[in-house]
Amino acid sequence: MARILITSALPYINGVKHLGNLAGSMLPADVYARFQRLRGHDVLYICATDEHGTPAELAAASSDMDVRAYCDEQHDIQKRAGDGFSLSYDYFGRTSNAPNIELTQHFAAVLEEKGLIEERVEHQVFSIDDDRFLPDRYVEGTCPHCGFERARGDQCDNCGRLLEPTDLKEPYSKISGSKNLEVRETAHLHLIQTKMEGKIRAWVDASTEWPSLAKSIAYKWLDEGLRDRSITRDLKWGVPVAKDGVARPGFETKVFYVWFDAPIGYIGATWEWAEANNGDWESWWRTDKGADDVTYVQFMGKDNVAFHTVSFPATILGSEEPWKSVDKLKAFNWLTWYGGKFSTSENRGVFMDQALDILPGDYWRWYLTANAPEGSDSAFTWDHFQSLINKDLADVLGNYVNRVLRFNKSRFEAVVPAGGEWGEHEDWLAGEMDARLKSAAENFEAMEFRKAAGDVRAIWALGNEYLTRAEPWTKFKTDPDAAAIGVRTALNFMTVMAKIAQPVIPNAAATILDALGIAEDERAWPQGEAKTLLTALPTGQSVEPPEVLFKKIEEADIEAWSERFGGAEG
RNA sequence: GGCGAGGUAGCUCAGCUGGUUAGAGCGCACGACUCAUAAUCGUGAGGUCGAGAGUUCAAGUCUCUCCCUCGCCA
Repeated sequence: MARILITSALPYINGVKHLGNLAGSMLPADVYARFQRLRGHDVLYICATDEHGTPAELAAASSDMDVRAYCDEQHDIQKRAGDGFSLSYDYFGRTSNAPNIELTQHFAAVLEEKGLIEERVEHQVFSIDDDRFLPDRYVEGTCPHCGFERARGDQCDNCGRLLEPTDLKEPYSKISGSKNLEVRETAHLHLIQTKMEGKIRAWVDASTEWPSLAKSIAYKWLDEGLRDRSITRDLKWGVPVAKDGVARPGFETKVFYVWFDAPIGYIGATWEWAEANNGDWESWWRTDKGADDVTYVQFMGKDNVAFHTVSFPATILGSEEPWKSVDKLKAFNWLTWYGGKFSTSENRGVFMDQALDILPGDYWRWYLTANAPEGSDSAFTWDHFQSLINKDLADVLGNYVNRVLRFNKSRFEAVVPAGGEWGEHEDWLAGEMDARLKSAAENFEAMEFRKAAGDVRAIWALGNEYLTRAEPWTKFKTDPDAAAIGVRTALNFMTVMAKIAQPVIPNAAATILDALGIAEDERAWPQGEAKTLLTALPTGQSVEPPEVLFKKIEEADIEAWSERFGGAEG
């Protein structure tokens, strides 16, 4: 039994995430976590909301709420959305909670001891009327490049260029609108990443289990040269720049920048998990305390790769403490909305809460896994969604379950029938099943989710093929025993179909396994002799058809949803 | 403008270190079956693998040039 630590990129606290975010980190991490649990491994799946930074403060302000209260509310909303999609986090923590604050301050102290953090004086915009500095998005003004009048302090939304707050012309405070601003000098802590370059490159070189997307991004950053970066901001909301509860002199009104504390949140959330479950977080994160046998797997969108392959490692490796660093890293491209971006303001795309409003989580889980943006960006379209759901879930899987159980109910009184002999059709099924099961397991293991879903679907299809060969409905007329072996094998195979479906569509799979009377502790990934697997159900066991597993998506649904969320015309 | 990822059947995509008639699912056509959510099973038609040139006995698969799409950054 292996120990596998899994983290998903942390969703930012600012609002419910859209399907692209789900598809690119939380969902595949969950599918992988579920698969590895079914294989009998000791899995710890950790996620958290990333709560610091100016977007959270500004969103809170515009909702007229205290930041903490805003984050409390948003955290609950995201937790519920995750529950709706059956995301099986062992813990869904918060970067604003105590463990992460302590860890962030710890890392800062250690890095400073190692000479990797320095105080440097910067020029920042200060608002006299607001009596505070205006970092990042707290100041807006005219873009010096394109003349856009409402460029933000960190970036111009019009031309896309990155800016420094002091670059803006005609700057004004986002808080009060005051133009009574001046540039003042203030000290900030800087992480000296330039000193870490060689160490990080060596670590990347040694990381053999990263896909090419991750490696190429990491090397791109290293080749361009790392920059020393400011890791503090003039804000109230964030991890205080303090040590042992005492603020660093001159930093009383400053906090660590979200960029620095967010990835530490993986560790912080594990600590939260430990506190809530009487667990030992250090055995997952400290190689001197038991984590040396842990395999750490990270899931993220491609925009996050640099932070996970360079920035966060700078913190981890720079500390020279025995922290666990990532072993396998799975990066996703974008799920697009008809080839373009998801956009709240332009009514393009479905957000997690809206998706659940329309259909249960399993429908989305299947689509987003079978159509995962792995090799390249992949486009969501309603037609494609309808096609996958109706064909794969309703017709191939759902109809199989229904046809077998209903036939069994009408001919064999809804119990697993006895009688009949194992024969050539059953041999055929066993052989096909073996080959496909092996392939499916390999693809899940390799985190090739599209291929894994293809294997799962192919195994479902095997059931229907088998029935065509065994044709119990014909045999029943002349030889009920010959029909019985067909139905019995079909029922046994249904247990396999459902077990392998568990990582992707856990709820529907549970419904099937419940109907078949499979105990909770007998639902592991199918392993062993095919014939044994196909003869496991005790004859006489009651098996009742469940409610329709998957409702088909009608044309009228597609029209209504296209209208509501945008579609081809967008 | 630089960098990155791509351009493979109508659609969505597979095709590792170059090697027999380029694959899958959907869609389409035809056939079979009737237990089932008008579901299922089988067969088939469809591609000069973005364009051009080169390397090689042999190239979606390597090299160069060009065109187009998406993203990141100037």
